[in-house]
Amino acid sequence: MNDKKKKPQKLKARLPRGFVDRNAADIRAVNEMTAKIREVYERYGFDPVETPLFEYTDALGKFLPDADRPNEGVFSLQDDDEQWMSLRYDLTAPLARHVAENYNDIQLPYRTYRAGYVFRNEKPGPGRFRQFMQFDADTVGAAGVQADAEMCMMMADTMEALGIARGDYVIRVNNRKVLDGLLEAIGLGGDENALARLAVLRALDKFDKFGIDGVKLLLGPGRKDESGDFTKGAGLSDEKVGTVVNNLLFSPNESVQNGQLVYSNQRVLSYLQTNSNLNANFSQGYDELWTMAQMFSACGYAEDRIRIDVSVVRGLEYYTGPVYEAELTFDVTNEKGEKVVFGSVGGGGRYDGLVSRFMGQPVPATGFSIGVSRLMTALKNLGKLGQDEVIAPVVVCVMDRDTESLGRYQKLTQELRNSGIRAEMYQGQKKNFGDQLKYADRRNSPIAIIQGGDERAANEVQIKDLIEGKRLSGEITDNTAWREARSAQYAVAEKDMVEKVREILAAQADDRARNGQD
RNA sequence: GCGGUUGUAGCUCAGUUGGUUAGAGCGCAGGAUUGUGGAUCCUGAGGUCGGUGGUUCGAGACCACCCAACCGUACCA
Repeated sequence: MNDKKKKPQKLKARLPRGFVDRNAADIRAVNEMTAKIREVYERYGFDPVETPLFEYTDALGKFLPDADRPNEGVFSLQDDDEQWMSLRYDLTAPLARHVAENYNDIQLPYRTYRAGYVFRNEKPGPGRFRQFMQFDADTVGAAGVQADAEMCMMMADTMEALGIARGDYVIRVNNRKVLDGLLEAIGLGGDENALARLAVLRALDKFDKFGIDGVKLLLGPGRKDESGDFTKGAGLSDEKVGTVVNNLLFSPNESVQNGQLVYSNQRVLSYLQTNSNLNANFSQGYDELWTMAQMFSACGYAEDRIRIDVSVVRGLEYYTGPVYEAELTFDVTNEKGEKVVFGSVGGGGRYDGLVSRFMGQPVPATGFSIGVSRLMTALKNLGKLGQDEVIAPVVVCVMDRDTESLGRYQKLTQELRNSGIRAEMYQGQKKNFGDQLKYADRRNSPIAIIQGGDERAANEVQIKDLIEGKRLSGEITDNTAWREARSAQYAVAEKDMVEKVREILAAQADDRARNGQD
């Protein structure tokens, strides 16, 4: 008993929660996606910029670490000079800092994009991590809503470039001034009601999750969830709850076209117009939405792509004007076979106050962010990723280990590589030839190259089609027969090796294409 | 943060009212087979039973506290 305890304790291999390792397939999928997104942004005339993972904490915004909980929300640490630094939690705040710091060298309007990991120190959940990738585009120094309209159209184009069919996504657009105006109208204007406004916006944001009844409860007295936990509501009177719900969630948004009820931006806008004399905020928000809608329709972006939708809330603090988000509209089945509504995969809006925090002058800006990691999960389930999987390398087996032979195997490998074929010489410790084939098999290698003494004497190589061989193995149960059959194996002259390998790879590719269609 | 559920081998899980040396399947390693992957057979390695303390002659099991994971909820700039 005591002897056991004296064993050295093994270090437990573990990852901090909320973080994940990414395998080859994930990385290739991300690369594929970011390449497609980048292409769209470039075409719109945006240029890349990169900022570091760390910023001084005060540059990031409201989360100044206090002595008690320095890492609330963000990961923070103190530099040698005791200044607080934090890992960035989005790509917008660092951009604002970058623009302010380089204001004299930057030509406004500054149209820029960047991709990168961001970090949030909060509880992870399914599909939510503490490190994830965003891909942003922003226009800094453009005050007009045409800049916002362009962002919406670029988001739509990006969705389609990623292979999401029209109708499987929608860009929804609202304006914070409309929301603020309405809240002002029910007596929630002014600084003293900031907390109440926040509670209302949060409640509205839960529409997707809890439906209309849940939102009503959250606007009013509060809501009890299935675990018995109680969430305090915004405490609005029934009448005010009705006003909010009717104007934002139940406002008319459909009209008849060719005998069918379809979503209509005009219908939304004309309803808003009836209230547009509510207050200055509201009517300005209405005007901006109207202008944007004109641009969408002028450019041919109809309601199947971009919708004016006053139920969009989006972000809670720094947005000042138009807000927009990209939403997937199809059902996704997750690994557990459950249907999941994916919802928002990206969004943004106008943040006129963010850069000017650093400056003595106003600097308007608008931009959006795509949640790459999240979108990748959805695209995987949609079968839009990993279609053309990378083929594993051809494995050149090592039969003899003398220096001269090793040189020959390496040369065969180089010949394949020089012809553009992925190839590797077996580098493992196993001396058994069988183990080398086992390695190639598990590596999903398509072909093994074999040259022992006999082949070398004849200037030949054996080329084994591992895919075909695997298929044939199903028909053989006797091991001796299986070994002697040397199935799917061809002896060719060394000089013809590359050509024969190409031929087999092409045949395998044809096979995959055929099976893929079934 | 709040509420619930669960912690036994790399993975999935058994383990009786508290009773001897904690098991199985899969996976992994070696061998049958040092020139042929699969199948089959043989052998083996691998455990702080989440942690600490307690009750008991005796705890994987019972009690207390702690930790972690999962689900819901809150927060999410």
